[in-house]
Amino acid sequence: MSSVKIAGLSTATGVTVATLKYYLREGLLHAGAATAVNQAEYDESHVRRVRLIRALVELGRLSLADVGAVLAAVDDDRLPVHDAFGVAQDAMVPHRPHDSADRVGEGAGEGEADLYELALTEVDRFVRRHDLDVRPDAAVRSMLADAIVSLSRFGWAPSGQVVDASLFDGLVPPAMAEAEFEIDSVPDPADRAEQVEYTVVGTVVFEVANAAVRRMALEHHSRRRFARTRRR
Amino acid sequence: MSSVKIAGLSTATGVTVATLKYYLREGLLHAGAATAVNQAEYDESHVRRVRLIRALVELGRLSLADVGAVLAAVDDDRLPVHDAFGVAQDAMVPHRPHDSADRVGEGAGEGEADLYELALTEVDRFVRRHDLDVRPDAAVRSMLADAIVSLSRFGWAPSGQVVDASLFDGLVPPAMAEAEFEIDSVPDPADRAEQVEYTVVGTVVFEVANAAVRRMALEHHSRRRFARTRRR
DNA sequence: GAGGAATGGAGAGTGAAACTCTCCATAACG
DNA sequence: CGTTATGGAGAGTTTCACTCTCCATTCCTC
Repeated sequence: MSSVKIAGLSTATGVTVATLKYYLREGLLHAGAATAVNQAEYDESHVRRVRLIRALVELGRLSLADVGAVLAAVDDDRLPVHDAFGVAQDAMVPHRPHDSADRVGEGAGEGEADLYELALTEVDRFVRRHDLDVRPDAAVRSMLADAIVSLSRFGWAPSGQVVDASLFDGLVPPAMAEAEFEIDSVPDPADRAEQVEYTVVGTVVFEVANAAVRRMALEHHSRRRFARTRRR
Repeated sequence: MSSVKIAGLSTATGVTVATLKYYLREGLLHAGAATAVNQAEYDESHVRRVRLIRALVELGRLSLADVGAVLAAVDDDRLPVHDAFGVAQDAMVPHRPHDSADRVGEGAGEGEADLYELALTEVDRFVRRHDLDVRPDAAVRSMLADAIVSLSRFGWAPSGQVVDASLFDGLVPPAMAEAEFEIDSVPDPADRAEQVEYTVVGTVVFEVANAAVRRMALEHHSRRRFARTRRR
């Protein structure tokens, strides 16, 4: 019943008409139901879609190209929910080139092996140790590997070595609990696209929430340790 | 002892000379010790700085402007460690305009109150409930509020309402434990700048690691719930 | 000690990304 | 029946993070 024209869609989503037209052109947003050569009606599905795009862009900081990839997975009806989720997840991992010519020389030293490769095997071991059901080619592995590489470079591990992934062991139980909660929140009788959308939004939003809470805790403990003059 | 010219700094960090010059111009990297009108020597401090910049940019996806703000806090010797950390934290929060003219009309309905404001008070309550020592004006509050707004818009709460922040209660204990660990990892006798650097790097890197582990757990549970054909 | 390579410094140019603007022929609304 | 809105498409804009080009030194090697 709630079908509006583009101006209505604009006010309903807070996105300008010009931008909506742009999304339409880019294929991120499906066309409305045409009622004339220059007239179309947009409905609830368009509002949902625009919100999904904005959540991905603003909260998840995805590029529109990546959003497009996520949406493609959401929209591909041949993909079962879990696989669509996997594809979407991969698209949501920030991609950075891994120049394996990344040999770092401390002082005059040279010839440090490829940190990234080491980190990847470290991730491998981590996944196996926790018996996680994660695809061997899942993009999220490289994400963890990147973190390990950065940490290693900053001296959290003996020079030339890679940080032991067991450093992250403590993250697993809460992550599992939370993931279970999130997945269980997905409405059951909903249609496929809606299920995928839910998990995708959940990934992004809970990630931000999680990060925010972590930072609050960090500030809390930072004060406890560093504040010379305790306030309050 | 290990002082090199710009080419050496380039190979030591994997960043091109052109980019290093650019960072120099932008004031992100302090000048080397001049030995002649067109000659300067770079040392360990420059390598560390470049790595910090790259970690913030690549892993933390900060803009160079934000990196500059973080570095300014790191470098401001008048700021005690904890305050520098606070400033750096604020600079690291992705900033998005909160158009309070964000009234959303479901169908023909109108006049939904400002979700963001509601979310902020929800965050307030959350912080108080957990007795977190977080500045009233800390940018991280808006981060959590944004997540709440997004979640609310996607129907995780009764329409027109805001998600209850108690949804995130479960995140606090693990976050506190992890934050404590992170803060305790900061080298004690180190100089101020190094301490701040450590916490800043830790924030970014552990955030990514955390997100990666969460996503792995999500994939794990997603398969358990949605996979029609279980593999392996 | 001659000549090619590297350096600091600074301005101009580049390419991607995400809009935003301008037209225009039609349609709707009052 | 005139103003306003619409779909469609091309062109223009802004921001960002480099990258390139010069140039007057200085270094480094043969």
